[in-house]
Amino acid sequence: MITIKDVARAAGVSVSTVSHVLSGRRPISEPTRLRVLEAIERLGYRPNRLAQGLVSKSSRSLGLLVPDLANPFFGSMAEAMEIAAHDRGYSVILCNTNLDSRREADYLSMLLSRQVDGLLYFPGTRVPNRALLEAVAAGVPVVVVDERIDNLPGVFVDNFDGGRQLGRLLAQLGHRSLLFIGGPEGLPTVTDRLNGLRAGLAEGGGAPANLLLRFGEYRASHGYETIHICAREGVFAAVGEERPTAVVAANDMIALGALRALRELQLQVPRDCSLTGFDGVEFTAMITPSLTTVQQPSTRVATAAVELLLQRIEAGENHRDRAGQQQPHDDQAEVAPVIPHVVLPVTLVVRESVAPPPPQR
Amino acid sequence: MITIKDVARAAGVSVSTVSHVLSGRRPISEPTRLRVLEAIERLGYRPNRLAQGLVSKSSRSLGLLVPDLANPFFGSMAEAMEIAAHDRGYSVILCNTNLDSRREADYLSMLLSRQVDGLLYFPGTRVPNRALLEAVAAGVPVVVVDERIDNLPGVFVDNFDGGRQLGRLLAQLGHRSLLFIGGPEGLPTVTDRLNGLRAGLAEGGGAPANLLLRFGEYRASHGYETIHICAREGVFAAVGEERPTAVVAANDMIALGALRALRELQLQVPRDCSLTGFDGVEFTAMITPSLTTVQQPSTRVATAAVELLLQRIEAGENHRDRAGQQQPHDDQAEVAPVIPHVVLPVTLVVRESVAPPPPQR
DNA sequence: TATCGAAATCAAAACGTTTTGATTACCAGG
DNA sequence: CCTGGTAATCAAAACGTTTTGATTTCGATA
Repeated sequence: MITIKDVARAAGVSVSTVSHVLSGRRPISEPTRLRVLEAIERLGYRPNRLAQGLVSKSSRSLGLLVPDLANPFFGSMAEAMEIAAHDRGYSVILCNTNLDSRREADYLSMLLSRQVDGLLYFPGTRVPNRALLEAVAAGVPVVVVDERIDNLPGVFVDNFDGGRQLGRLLAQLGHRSLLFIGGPEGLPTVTDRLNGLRAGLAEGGGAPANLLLRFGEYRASHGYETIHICAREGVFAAVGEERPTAVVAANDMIALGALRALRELQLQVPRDCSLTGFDGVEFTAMITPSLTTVQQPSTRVATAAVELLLQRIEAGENHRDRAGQQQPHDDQAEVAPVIPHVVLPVTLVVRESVAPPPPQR
Repeated sequence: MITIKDVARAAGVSVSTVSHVLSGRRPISEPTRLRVLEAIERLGYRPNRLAQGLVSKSSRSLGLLVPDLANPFFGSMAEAMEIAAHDRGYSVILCNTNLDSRREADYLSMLLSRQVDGLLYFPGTRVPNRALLEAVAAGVPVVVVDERIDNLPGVFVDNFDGGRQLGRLLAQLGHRSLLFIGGPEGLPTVTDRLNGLRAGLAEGGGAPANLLLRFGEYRASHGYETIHICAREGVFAAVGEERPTAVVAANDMIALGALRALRELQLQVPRDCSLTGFDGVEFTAMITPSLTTVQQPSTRVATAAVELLLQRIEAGENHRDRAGQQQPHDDQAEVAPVIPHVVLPVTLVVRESVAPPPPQR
């Protein structure tokens, strides 16, 4: 391996001179500079970031904790975040939590060992993980993505509004009886979307709607099985107000599975039953029938999350400089630290999968 | 930050003793060991992997270069690889090449700076990137995934066989005129699948088939646009032998786009036109009609790739130990280094999207 | 009781950087 | 001709580990 020492020797200067050429922190005479640059080029020198990190106390890397990369929603989010981070000179360490909080704890410990400068965290599992809170307490900047967690900074979309737009649409079409297939019960995204849905239904239609609730994982299989289970329970055999005329899935994957199951039950979407998703991943435009869904600006969410995280990281670095001065205690500025929550707007995308309910039999 | 020095002080021993307790490389008396362990626990000590990497000359991390995480095929591959790597104690640095070879070069240089122990590389773009070959030349172990590159170790599936199975199936159903919508022209996966398709068609049917070829990106939009372009060119208006009765897409995303476009043209799949994909990602089972495709054992591919890479990394480490001894030159063992290519089998999954061709008008 | 070896521990060097106080060389001003 | 200041460079310390040769302690053997 070619080190800075080799370059220094080749250029006939000291190690610190080479470093200064590279960083530009001290003036270097032009001839020396050129000699050093030439040596670097000739030897193919590449600074060792481990060593740099050791002295600078920053690895210039971020930990990305994501529950399920096979889900294209997380895939495109991860992609956009990595790109944003790379643009700002940071690398991303990928961690697949798979909804397992033991794994999460494991990864967190590893990431701290690796001196990551910050964490991009997709919950996916219920509420804040213990290990995550410890990391936060230890002073590692964290930005929570996609979910809202009250006392942690986060970037997410207006899930309530998305739900509300869906509710209004369905109510206006005349739907009075719906099946809501949620993700994990209690997750903010799920709850917000559901509450929004309720609000939208109330706004859009006269009579209060009949709303059947199911919860489970954010996966196609959950949508698929839920429909079949409901069918076995006679939900779709009911008549009148009881029978759901629309299925609202808490995300696109669930909707995809539900669509399949509905078809297996000989229920045509949207003729016999409307269907909606949430997230607006690419395939929703491609399937048949194309899916009515709420589109997230995923790239904007991703870049906003990275921006917010880097902002906090840089703020933290300044803060750390002052850390030595034993409590400045500026009485004036004794404000509670404000936890930023960036909320981005969503867009309702109306496609083939919704229609007025079938005439009552 | 708590360092090993703090632990040593707290336990009343030297730094090296703490290190030995942690690594177990030298015997430590039981009472001392316990005292050290207790101090570690009490202080919440966490070894700094940057420092460890600096002395051990290994970061215990792998670079993962992937073209497009929004594609669920790459998403699940990336997920499986990261998990396999994590299980073996390695972290994964995520790099989104986006089919851009300048980006690739950029990432490669960053990864080398970060002292990654090896690279997991999905080409996606044409043939070996210059920067990649330099990295290989510099001695970084690389495993190419998904594509076959002749003189680099790789893990991929039997694309030819997959194509052949599709060809046989379609020929046996009676298809004589097909449209093949490929990925990037010249990519081994594309070529192998196409050649297999030809072989399968020859085996399965009597008369030689009419085969129309199109190439482009591995994306839904490419499938979608190709169908529409073909339609404008009158391809689907033709009669008799000319008109394709089946569309063979080089992967599932292309098939998804093609399906959409066919439907927009009022061509029903499979009644008017059969359709097949390749890869076997989850959604192929869920869409309507469900897609006939060739299933890759993605998890096996992913873990095999990680295994192979780690194997090479460890071999390289042994090799490096001997590197000092100026050319052992053991005449006996003067064999050309064998480039391993792990080829895994695929499975044809026949679903609703294929049927015999419609009766000729 | 002197000697040896093994077990346990320590001290110091090394890994590749950045940072910073010290040194040198040079030139302008008095 | 001395003084002072500045520009350019160097040397050494520091970052947090691991590794290894040296030292100490101790019990067993001669």
